[in-house]
Amino acid sequence: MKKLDKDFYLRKDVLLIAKKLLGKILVTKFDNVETSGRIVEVEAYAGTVDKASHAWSGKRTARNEVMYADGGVAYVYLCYGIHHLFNVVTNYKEIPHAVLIRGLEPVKGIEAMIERTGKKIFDSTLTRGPGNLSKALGIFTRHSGTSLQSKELFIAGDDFTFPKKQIGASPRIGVEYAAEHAIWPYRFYIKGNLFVSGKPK
DNA sequence: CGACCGATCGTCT
DNA sequence: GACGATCGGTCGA
Repeated sequence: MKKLDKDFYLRKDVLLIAKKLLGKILVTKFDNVETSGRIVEVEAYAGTVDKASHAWSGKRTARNEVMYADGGVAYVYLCYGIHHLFNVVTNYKEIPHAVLIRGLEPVKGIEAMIERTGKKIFDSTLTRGPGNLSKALGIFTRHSGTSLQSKELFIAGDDFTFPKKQIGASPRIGVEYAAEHAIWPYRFYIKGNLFVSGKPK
């Protein structure tokens, strides 16, 4: 297992990066507790030209400023006052692209995840959905801006990859407000995987 | 099943 | 002062 280097994120094609993130392993190591999961669902957000993106039309605020950094850092924000959503910033400085991680298949530290989430048993809801997986891995808004080359929070790859034909594409979830951009097929997921959000098909 | 609804708060208008 | 890139519970068919 090898940490993805900075060049992985420093590329211009956010859709390509989103698809390549499927099968990679998101790792957190906070207070010496390691938790990790294999990525099975992602969504790409294409910056200033994407109405569903926080950076639509070049919008720039204290909250989304980190999206304008060089790729390879975390962008975490609070949604509905409850959920901390974890994104990977991609592309070069001033190009605010990001990939939202929406589903993980747990790999390591399941006990810790159960403790963090307060769940009684291990089932697919533990790391299914962006709010749930952040809670399970202990990711909060204070981690926004953290480099993914750090020891506490990073993404790694091993020799495993999902076969191409197992990857599905669909519109993104919960972005109806984005009008004509809401139908863009920028969501990628592993077909039939239990840790993919939404209804099974 | 599907539809609906309340929780909860930082962020932007 | 309004509103989410959500979740899980409840209610009715």
